[in-house]
Amino acid sequence: MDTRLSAKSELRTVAFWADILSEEEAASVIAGMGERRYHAGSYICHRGDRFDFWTGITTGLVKMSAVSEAGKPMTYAGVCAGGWFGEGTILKNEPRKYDLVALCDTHLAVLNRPTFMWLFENSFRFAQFLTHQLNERMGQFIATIESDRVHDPAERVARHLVRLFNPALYPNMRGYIEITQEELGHLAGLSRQVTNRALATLEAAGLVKAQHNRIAVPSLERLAGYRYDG
DNA sequence: TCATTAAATTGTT
DNA sequence: AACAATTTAATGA
Repeated sequence: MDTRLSAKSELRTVAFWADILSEEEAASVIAGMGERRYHAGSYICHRGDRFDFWTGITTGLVKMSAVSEAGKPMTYAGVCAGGWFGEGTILKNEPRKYDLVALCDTHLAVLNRPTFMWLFENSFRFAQFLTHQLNERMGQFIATIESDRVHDPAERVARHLVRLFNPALYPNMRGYIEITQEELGHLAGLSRQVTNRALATLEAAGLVKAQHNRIAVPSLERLAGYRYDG
């Protein structure tokens, strides 16, 4: 069998963007890629560390967080299985500005910076893809600012869950996400108790199903459309 | 494989 | 913040 033909299909299992590459490019990516495993709750890197990889989540869930001056942890974003992140840091060649923590047992695919930069500079389609990815993320952050001005807790939780499920950035998602209500509360900037009640509200509306350490979302569209009426 | 125990998570006040 | 109830994970027979 021609090994060049297998490069793309091998890469496709961990990188949904494999199709935009040529066989030669896919082979280079595989050569520059590694795998890392983390247990639930362990740090992938701390703020200020160098972590010079573009990173894809094969399985698991990763949160971006920092510690406030008051010593309270604040979670800013979550990335689900299938998502790729860190391109901003890699492009700027900077240390990480946030802690990265694995929320559940997590497998990462990591692409080293030289290979990433080579792709960026030599593959038009990859640069095109990155632009799209950055544009999507920009839209997400603006939506986050908008969400944080919404005061109804159920609507906030709904919006943050939709953010975690966003199909454009995280296409390999199944119909549920493994996250505790406490962590979801961190994401939404709510207490665990309020998050618990918000989930009950959403569940009563048939939009989510709260299970142990897991939240199922049968219809992302309907959840995205949830609005507080009062 | 099953029962017991510990730990984590959730529901409620 | 505290407490009880529930679920999962770990242990060992």
